Amino acid sequence: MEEFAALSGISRPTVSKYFNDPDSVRQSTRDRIESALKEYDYRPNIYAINQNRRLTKNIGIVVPYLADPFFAEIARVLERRCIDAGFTPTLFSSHGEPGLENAILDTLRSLKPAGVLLAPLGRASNTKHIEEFCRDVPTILFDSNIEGVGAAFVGSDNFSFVSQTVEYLSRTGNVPCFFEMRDPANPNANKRRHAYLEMMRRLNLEPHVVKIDGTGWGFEEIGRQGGLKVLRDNLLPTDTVLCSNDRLAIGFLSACHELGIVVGREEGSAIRVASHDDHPYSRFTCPSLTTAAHDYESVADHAVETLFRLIDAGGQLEKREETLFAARLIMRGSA
Amino acid sequence: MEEFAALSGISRPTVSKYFNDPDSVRQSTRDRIESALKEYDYRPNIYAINQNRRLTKNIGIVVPYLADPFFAEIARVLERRCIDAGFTPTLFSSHGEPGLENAILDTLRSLKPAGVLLAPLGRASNTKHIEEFCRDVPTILFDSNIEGVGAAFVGSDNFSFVSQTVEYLSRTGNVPCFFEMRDPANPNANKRRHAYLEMMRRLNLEPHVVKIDGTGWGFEEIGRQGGLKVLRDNLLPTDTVLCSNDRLAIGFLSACHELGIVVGREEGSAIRVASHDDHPYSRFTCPSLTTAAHDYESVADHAVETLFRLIDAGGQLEKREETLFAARLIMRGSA
DNA sequence: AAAAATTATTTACGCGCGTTAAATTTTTAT
DNA sequence: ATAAAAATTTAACGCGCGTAAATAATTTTT
Repeated sequence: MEEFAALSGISRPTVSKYFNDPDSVRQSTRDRIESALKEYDYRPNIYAINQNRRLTKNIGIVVPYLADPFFAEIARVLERRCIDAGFTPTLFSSHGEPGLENAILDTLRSLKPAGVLLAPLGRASNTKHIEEFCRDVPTILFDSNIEGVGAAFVGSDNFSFVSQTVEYLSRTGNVPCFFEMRDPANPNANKRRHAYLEMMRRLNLEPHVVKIDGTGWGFEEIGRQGGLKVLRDNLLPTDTVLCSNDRLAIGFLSACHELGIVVGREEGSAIRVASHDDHPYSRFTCPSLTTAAHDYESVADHAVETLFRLIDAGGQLEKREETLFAARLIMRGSA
Repeated sequence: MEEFAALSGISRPTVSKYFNDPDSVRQSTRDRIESALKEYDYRPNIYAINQNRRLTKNIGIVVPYLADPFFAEIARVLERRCIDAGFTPTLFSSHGEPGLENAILDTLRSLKPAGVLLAPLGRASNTKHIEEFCRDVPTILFDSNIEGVGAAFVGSDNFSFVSQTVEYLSRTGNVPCFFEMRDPANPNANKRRHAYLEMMRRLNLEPHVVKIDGTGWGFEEIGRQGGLKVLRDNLLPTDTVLCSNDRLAIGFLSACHELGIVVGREEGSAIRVASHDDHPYSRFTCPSLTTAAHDYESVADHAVETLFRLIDAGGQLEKREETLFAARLIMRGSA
């Protein structure tokens, strides 16, 4: 910057001021800097800037597992919003590992971000570590809540998801059983099971939870193996299956197809399958998947908007906010 | 660090040395530092470290579109390898936009990475910008090659993909037509079409290329719409469809299902569908997708290994290397 | 044209660390 | 015990920039 300032005939502090806010210098000096910029194409080192500014333009985005298209998609939207607002987002994936999640938060401290959008691993998370982090860095949690941690939580209302699918399935046909992993890696699974049980109670129906084995984040394969097992062994209590999430459902549908079991709500179908998330691929399954959709846009918009508000307010909101968006039932071929 | 050094009773340069390499200090001082570390939990600022070290431990990973599970998966493996080798990877997605790709490379310069793993957008890329970047930063290209740019290229051999699927399809049934986007966003599409044409020439078969409309990275939807159109209008020259990539095929399969067209190689099937990539979801389609698989592991391993070699060699290889890994044909239900 | 207000420059320090050279201490070898 | 080797400390500089205070130059106001 020293060199560049000399070349453009302007002092370094003024150049520094220009890069901080081009409108903060006189038009004539701005022109001189910008013409020099064209000639020598200098650009300041963003990480050196961050080391010194009290308020950086960095934003950290952390998701539990980026190879899951659901998180990839929401991360994509969040990144876009941040870029459009003039921030520099940095994306991290915990890869399903609590140790990595901790390491990422430590790295984020070094980044001195203006704020962080964090989707925790959930039960696997080191809650204390996250709590400490949130005390020091303005953080919005999304997707998965940790009670009392972070300045705000933005997510989807699991009860809204499950209540709509349960209501729809039981109204238009047989009573659904709930299909899930015995020991789920993703954060919202427990809430969805509870919502299912509660909803069945309200409707005065007998609940059936089908738990399948498997660990890790390969939900499709787990759903497929679990599906093959329960279908072969005839373990399904009803002919209507409500999967905890779309990725399990994708695997379950492939199991049905492999066994020649026709899925759908039409005449001649043997089984109905529905699920939750509106995964990017759920409309391309065969048959396409009836599901309850996240309000992706609203969650992303509100998370980012809340973060910006938090940053403007100096890192503290009046009180912790929790915003839940309702799901939207999407009726497709599978149920 | 000053404070922490005082607290641990060790001088700051020695503490600095310790964090650079714990084995470079005497065992007794190491013990003192580590016990102080437990008490005061200090950790150095990685971005400040990078500003000063001539060789940082940072690695940049850039992919064209992270919401594509193919790239999400390969990025996941690359990140893991880097972390395991003691590096700090930072992941970027160009989101399909050349402007963003350029901006990411500019940001990466600030990061002073030891090396970069870059999967360019392909034809949409600003080749000159990438070329300049590669002159300054040790870079390995992967997935999509740019002739002569970067220290090395590691990817899959498109001809190997297409030759195996074409050979298999024409040997076991009817001659395949090639199904692709008229104006594809992803980098390897052209090479695959050329490979198809070349392979058909060698086998002395008449080639048929079916081009469908659509822009952007929503390949499944494009494949579905294109599939609906060609199937309804009876535009398919043969009953065997070879899709340029799995995401198009996923959409095409959903179109077949919607129109009640049975896909498969068995008696009673109306059409066979095959594709390329072995997309993470290709085994969960209905029927599961016959495809040619990337050697993900080898590509990732070799890319990372080449990068480490490049870094060790001081940023220059003797000459530019190009490594192509062969595909593996995976026969499943769809063809 | 003079006074007031605005904008730039100069100078100097700070961020959180790496790195070097010379001086000193500690350890190892003889 | 003594010399040699190894590790540590001290002191000082550098990275690429932000920031603050005092001063100087420019522009605007009257």
